Amino acid sequence: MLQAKGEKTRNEIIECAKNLFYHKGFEATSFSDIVAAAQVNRGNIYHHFKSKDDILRAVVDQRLQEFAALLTGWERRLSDPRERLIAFVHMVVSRQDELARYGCPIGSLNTELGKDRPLLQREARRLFDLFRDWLARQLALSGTAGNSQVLALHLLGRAQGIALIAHVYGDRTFLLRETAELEQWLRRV
Amino acid sequence: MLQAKGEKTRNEIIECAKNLFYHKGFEATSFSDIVAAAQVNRGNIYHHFKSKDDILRAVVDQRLQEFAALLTGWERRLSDPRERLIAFVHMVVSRQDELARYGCPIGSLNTELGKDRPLLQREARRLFDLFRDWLARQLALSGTAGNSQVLALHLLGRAQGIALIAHVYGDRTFLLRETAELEQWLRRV
DNA sequence: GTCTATAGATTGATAGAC
DNA sequence: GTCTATCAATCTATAGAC
Repeated sequence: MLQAKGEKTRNEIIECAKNLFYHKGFEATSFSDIVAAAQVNRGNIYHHFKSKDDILRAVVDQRLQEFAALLTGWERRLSDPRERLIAFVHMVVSRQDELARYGCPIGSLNTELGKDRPLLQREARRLFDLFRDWLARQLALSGTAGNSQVLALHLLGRAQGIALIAHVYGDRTFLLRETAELEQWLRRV
Repeated sequence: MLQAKGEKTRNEIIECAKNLFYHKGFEATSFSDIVAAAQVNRGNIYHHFKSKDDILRAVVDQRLQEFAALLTGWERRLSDPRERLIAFVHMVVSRQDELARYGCPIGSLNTELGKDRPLLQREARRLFDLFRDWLARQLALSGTAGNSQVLALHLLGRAQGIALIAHVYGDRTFLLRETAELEQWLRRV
């Protein structure tokens, strides 16, 4: 509970920025948006972060922690690595509403930053690395035939394609059909 | 050749804006960027377009024309609808460099606009409609087993997932491997 | 650590002479 | 249709009192 008050403000900023970056995009989100949502004073934000880029780095770290906790939870609850892989696909289903509305928070962020913010994208890419490495590990444990790194990237790409189309067309039916197919593929592979 | 001079300036603006929106994103591109690239005077741009949104609509129309011409060319050169579908996959291969650098121009644009510019995204989505409907038609002509609209969306999603991962990791090897796999799938389906 | 006030640059957009 | 000049608003970021 060290720096309890300061941490609280800082976490408020991170949480609000995380949602704004996701719902509006990084460029489209202004400091005014963030301070309004987090209800902190305008200049005060620079006590906690030295720039907008710095806020994004904190948001990425926050998401990394959240997703790492999610993966750890699946490993603890599910002993069969193949069931863990299917849990990954079920995550897409359980988040269908936000995916159809705003796209994938990881994919859309990397798509935006990948265009002309290479240093920030390097940070955001760690979110993909997290899933890629975890999926590859579960695939290896499942005793799948092919190269597990290759299969992991294939799986990530399939999930991203599903989220993107579901977002473009606001189509949850498509998402449900494609994830069901992907689950069948995972049981066969 | 009516309005030859004015058309030239207008087309210059559209062409430069098209590349900037693709390479930097719509929000990240400013009027200064566009007038600098197109070498037109600052205020002059408003003689041709009434707003930045208006420029984007013109860019989308331009891309629609380009892609429609591409599809028509494939139909003319290839009589077998299955070969036309494979030409679609080969387009991804032939554009691997720009896809790895900037992502898919259609997918990344829709991803950005889909977040909080619903009216503009409706315009940009027509680019997806163009490919979806054309792919569905070719799939129907190929006598594929399943619903051709469903298969067309599946194919679009696969292509988008491939482009996205290739962009995030700047990985052309991944793109080549996945498109080869997609081509095999098209020959079987 | 919180707040007010504001700097300095850039944004999208306009007016009006030529 | 082209050009200069500039608007008002907004942007990220800073200074300094409390």
